[in-house]
Amino acid sequence: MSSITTKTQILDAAERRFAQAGYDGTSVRDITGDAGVNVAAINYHFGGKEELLRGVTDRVVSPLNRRRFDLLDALLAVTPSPSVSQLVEAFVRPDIEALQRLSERGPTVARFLGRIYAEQTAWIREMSEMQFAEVGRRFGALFGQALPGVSTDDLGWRIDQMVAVVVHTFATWPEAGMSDEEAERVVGRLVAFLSGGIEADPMKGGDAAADH
Amino acid sequence: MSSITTKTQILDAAERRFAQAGYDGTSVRDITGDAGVNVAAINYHFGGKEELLRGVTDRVVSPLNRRRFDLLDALLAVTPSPSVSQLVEAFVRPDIEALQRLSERGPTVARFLGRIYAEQTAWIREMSEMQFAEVGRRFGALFGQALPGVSTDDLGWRIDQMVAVVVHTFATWPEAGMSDEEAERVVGRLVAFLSGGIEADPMKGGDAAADH
DNA sequence: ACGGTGTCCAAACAAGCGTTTGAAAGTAGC
DNA sequence: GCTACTTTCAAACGCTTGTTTGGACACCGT
Repeated sequence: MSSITTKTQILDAAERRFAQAGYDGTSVRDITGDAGVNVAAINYHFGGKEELLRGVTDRVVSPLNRRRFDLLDALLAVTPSPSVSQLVEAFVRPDIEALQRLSERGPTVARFLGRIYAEQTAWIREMSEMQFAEVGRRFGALFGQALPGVSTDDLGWRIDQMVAVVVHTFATWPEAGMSDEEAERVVGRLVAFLSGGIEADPMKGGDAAADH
Repeated sequence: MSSITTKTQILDAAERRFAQAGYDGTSVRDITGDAGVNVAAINYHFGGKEELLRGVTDRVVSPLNRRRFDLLDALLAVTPSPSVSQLVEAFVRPDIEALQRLSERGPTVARFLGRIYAEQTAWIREMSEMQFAEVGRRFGALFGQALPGVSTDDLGWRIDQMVAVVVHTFATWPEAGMSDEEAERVVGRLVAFLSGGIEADPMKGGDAAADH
């Protein structure tokens, strides 16, 4: 068997298993068993289980981020000062679209992403934060521009919650693929909910807290 | 050593370890080592690692839920039809208050809750969903009453996101305890963001999605 | 003083983990 | 057809996991 197909077979099996059971919940023997290769193959081709996770993550996240930046650039070319809901949509849509385009692999990828970003182990967190750093920076700046009334602190916190909601959406993605209409409804729901939360009046919560 | 102190010492150590490293990331030897007891003590007193997690969860969640219902009843006695932000606050505040009242144990409890509710393992999910079922039902009904313009489907989805945000808040709770003012600011932030999201116009996202 | 009961503990258990080994099989280039 | 290199494989390695074992110790009611 040529090395290249062995490698991608391992990546495929690992992606599926990690999506289903997480990193700790998946053994290298689970993966090599599914892939139909020898246990040693993971260490030979990737160097270890940890590097395998990095490999799977890269393969999943890189095209997503590339697409996200493309859509953001396209949006900025049309409107130099996008609205909050436009920004939220530019943030959310690439992922949903990519998941749809992947058709039957989509649910797996979604759950994998949900797993990875929800992971708490130190080195995994560092990895996903590194993957997200540039995206966060660019969107943060644009949100700040669209919402001069919200402090930088509050805004950073809200963007953090936005990511958490998207991650949660991925983690609970239905196993069966969804139609384009369903996917569109998910985008709509996310945009409505997140826009409402992000551009909310910070004083509203402050008041509610004060009259306690 | 009397059985009761051994048991609570195990519970304390387990709570701390589970909060730091999660269920899978913690070994029974980590726990018994911290607690200064024999490895077999966990199986003797609880029956196993799994039952120990149930024990810790019960000890943490039960008083929280009791308090939540109390506050909700008190609110309903004053206003039979509470506003969205009042409901959100009644949902969020008991947790934050409890964490404050626990002082130095608070951060541990917060992270523990964040861990448990973010856990994906089947039986752990079932456990936490069971703990949350009644709370979700009561608040769901009241939110529906406050928001006749939002469909039951959309509303259920939004409440699900609210829980995700609160869980994320717990999971990223600072290690050091916070002052009452800081805690109050967290409540304010959560209420503002979540109220904005929950009472947002569902059409807003629908439009943004449509004109793509 | 005695059996009975609850608790504790060192040791061992079987099973699973990620990784390493050394040789066999396959694949190129010459 | 030989050499050099890559890839595959069964087997074993060392280690950690959760759990069990059987005896020791302490305390209690009689």
